[in-house]
Amino acid sequence: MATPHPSQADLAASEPTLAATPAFSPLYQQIKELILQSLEAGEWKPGEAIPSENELAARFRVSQGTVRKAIDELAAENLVIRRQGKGTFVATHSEQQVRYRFLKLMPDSGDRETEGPAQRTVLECKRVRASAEVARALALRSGDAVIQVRRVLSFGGVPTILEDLWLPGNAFKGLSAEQAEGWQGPTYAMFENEFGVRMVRAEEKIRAVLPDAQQAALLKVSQQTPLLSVERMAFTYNDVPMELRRGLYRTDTHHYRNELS
Amino acid sequence: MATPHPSQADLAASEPTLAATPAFSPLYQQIKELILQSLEAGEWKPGEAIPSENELAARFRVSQGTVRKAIDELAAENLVIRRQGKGTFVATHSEQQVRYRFLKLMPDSGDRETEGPAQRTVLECKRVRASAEVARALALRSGDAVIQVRRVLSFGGVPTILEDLWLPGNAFKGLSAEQAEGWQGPTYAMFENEFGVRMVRAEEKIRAVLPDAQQAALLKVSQQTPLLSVERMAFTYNDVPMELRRGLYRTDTHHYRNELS
DNA sequence: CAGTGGTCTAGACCACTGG
DNA sequence: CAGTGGTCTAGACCACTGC
Repeated sequence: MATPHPSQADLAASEPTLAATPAFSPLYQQIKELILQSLEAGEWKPGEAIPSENELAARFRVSQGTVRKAIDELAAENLVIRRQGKGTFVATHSEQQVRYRFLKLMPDSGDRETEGPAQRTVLECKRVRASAEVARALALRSGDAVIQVRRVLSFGGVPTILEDLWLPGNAFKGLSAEQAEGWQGPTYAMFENEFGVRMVRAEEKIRAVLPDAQQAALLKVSQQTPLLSVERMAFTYNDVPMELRRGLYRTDTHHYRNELS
Repeated sequence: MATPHPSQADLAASEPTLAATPAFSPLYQQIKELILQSLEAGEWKPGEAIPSENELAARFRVSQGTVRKAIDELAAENLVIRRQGKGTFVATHSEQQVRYRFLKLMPDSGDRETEGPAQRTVLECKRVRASAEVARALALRSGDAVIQVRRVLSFGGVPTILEDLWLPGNAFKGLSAEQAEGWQGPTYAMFENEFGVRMVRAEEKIRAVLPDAQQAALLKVSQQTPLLSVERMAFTYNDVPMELRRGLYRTDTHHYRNELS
């Protein structure tokens, strides 16, 4: 670049601009947005390396430091992972370190290592029409196709979590009970590998409830046993909702762990 | 500084070093640590501005960019707040924007603005001897003095939260029921102003439980109403535990909200 | 207007990884 | 050893605040 301080107009001009750019946006934010678009478009798959900082700097005609700041933010949002000496990689739910990133239920005894992996039992996996409620949550229309999965997760043979998942039928066409049950590792890793859907962020609403007769039976507890009701909305890139999940957690041997800062 | 690339030895040497510095620590981390020490020592009070980046750079004999990176991390941890054009300020629980940062219970209807502030009723505020359990949590010895507070928080006249607080008697000498009840704004803001104790981080363990007779009466619910049990450990600087809190939350009109990323 | 934090660059060197 | 991310500097300019 000839000018010592490349105006952001350079980049802004190369992007479609709507209504005379009302808000100031620093260069590195624009770079971040461009990288984000490549991420969404699947230019690099989960687990793969993205181009080096120098390559991206050359591609976008900015300094390496600016690319660096853009990637810093993506790393802070868990969209990519930096590895010194190796490169920057698209984050994935498959990795050992971040497995069960979204599962906050922990054994009282301590860590998950000693507990071992959960046993999954899929009770149902069917294609249904979205209720008004589910449709609203998933940004669909009432009656649109939705995949509903009901399953139980057990730890050491003890049924601990009962959950229902609702997934947009469009994106998850062909999801089968065998697939849902047989997959090794996190369900979200299966979503990445089998359907190209990467969950990036989620929100949970938690309540204390009593189970109905069926729920109690499935979790092998009495109907007087209070349970955590965890309603989760999970989003892909751009805050597009891709999963509604309603879980019932037993908290007699486990607890929901949260860090506040 | 004469050398173009001031070795970190310069700074490290000025600090007491134990056992031949085994781990590499970048300069900005050392600067961060120094600022942190000033924060702990109360060199700047909550709400006050800390010295400008240029001043700190001059003080520590490093470039402004290095100070910047140190402050960036402190800001990411909510220990300071940056305000463009004004300065960098020691974070406080008094600020409107971050009030109730640690309270994740939200009204189902939406935001807290429409709901208005909580009404506090302090039922008890007494000096007791720490049980083994409380002592362990607060890093005290069994039998050490502890302040115990029991209170009810109501929203719109509806009792919603019943909680017990345990505080080290040493740091909270003289805490009275009037003080606990009468203070305007977050309790943690009162801790800052009256006792110079600033809570920086917390961990919560959440379960679903049924209340005993007394708890049910205080929250005006039946004993068959499931409640959220929220056990919180709050820490000051350096991960020193300063509060154990056990709360029971009604979740018929509220829910515990959590963001996962 | 001066002073603050925020952005951007260019270049040097360090720490880590793998061939 | 070359290539990656990580640190550090020095200097320029921008955006925002308040006097």
